[in-house]
Amino acid sequence: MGRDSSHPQQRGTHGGARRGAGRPPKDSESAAQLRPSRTALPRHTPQASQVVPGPFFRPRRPTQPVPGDASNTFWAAAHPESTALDGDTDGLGGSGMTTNEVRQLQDDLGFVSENDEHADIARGDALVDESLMGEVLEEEERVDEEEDDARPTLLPESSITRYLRSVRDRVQAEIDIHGEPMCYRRNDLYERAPHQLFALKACFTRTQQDEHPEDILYARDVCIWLPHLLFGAPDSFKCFCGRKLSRNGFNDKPIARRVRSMPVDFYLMTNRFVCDPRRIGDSGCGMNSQGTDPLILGQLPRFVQEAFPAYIITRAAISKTLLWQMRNTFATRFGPAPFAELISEIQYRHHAECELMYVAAAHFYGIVNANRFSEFGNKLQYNASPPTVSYLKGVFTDYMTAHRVFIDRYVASLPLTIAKADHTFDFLKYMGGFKGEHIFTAAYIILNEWEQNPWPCSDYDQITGLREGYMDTDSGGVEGSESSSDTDCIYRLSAG
DNA sequence: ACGGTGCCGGCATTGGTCGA
DNA sequence: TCGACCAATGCCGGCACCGT
Repeated sequence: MGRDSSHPQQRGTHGGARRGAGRPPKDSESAAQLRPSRTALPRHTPQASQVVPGPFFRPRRPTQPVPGDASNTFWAAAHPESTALDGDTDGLGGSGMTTNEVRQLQDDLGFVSENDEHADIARGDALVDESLMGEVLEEEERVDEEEDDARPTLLPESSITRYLRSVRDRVQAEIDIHGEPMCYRRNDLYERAPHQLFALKACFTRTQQDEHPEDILYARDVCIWLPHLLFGAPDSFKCFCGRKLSRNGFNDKPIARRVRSMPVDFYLMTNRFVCDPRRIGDSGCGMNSQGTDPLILGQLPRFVQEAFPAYIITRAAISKTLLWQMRNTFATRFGPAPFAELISEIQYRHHAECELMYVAAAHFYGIVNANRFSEFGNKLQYNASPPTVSYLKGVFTDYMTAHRVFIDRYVASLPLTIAKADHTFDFLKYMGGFKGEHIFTAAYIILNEWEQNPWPCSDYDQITGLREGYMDTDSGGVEGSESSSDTDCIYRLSAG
């Protein structure tokens, strides 16, 4: 992967290259134990023989009934005891659920929708209170350290910063004149960067003096997310404290937030809100928030929320489409590492094509002494930065944590007639690990006859439990077969 | 050889505050 | 009401070393 060659890091002065950085040598471990270390703490404390279920798809409340034909679902198959609950077993509408169960389910769903203030936020669906991104980099307090290092010289302003400022100024001017950005009038959320083709023409045929003529080549799409100007926005957004929020201008540093995407990243520009404590008569609590905050997004209509183009995690943002691809690929052998490679390859490929077009255009327009096209990682110009493996793992883990309750419910409601316990060899080898925790701890996956959602099991005991669960039902018996292939065993729940 | 882990500087991002 | 400044926070990524 290419490094930013425009700002070469001096060897021995940065990060792990510094003296004392990195994992301590083995023979110095005894000395390292003198100070508290994360490695000294147990990551988790399961007994060695204890079965640790997969963290993501485990039902939160094993006693909670699920919708659908309760005798014919994954959840019922895995929890046969639940089918023998006391009370009215006639079921409602043939669902197999008792009246009490239906009432409890309705109460639970109602509680979620009424009490979870963020339950309706489309792109997050739930907040991750404690991001794993933060946990993984959480550092213990360290002793005072000398601060003799000279401050590095400040970088000159980058192309994208100048471009974003021009976009912000233009948007502000458009709002002053028209009441909304012109991109909204064009039925678009984005201030689109010029296509490379037209950017090259503008770059090589310019007639007026421009201090930074190449900036246009390195522009990126900017999503203009101004909640108060979107459809269905309330007259005033409400703060957590219940008082109204005042608009508090645009961000300046940075002007817009970078969102990882393919083949190039884009930027998300929004404005800020404040619960103004200086407001006369109705002074607020002073809380600041971005226009992309769940607090703000949650007060927009659902269809507007759905239009939000990114998933924002603490100090990280990734485009919706990229995360969808992660969900699709991470569920199989295609883990975070190859996915990071994929993104990197595509971004490099895109950069190479841009460079090729640049050189060819310079030749076409007869520019002999054209500047070199920016290198891939040049922070002042092209400024590409493919997400790393750990970044993708962190984002994905946070996303799954936020959505676990919804995935649990979906999986629990799936019908099941044939259960296939799928054990893929080398499975764990391809699963992403994160600080020693595998994203999927499952070695086995249970699928229904339509290969629908995997139901991870941490060991063979759960497969056996499923089999016994079938045995216990009055559905007519179980046919079992086992093989040494990838699909270890298939159980058919006969129709009776 | 490959992947996991820990260290730590740079800087992206946040949010408090104040002035126009 | 809005824009802008600025300090604080802590995430991101490169590197060295260890384990398998």
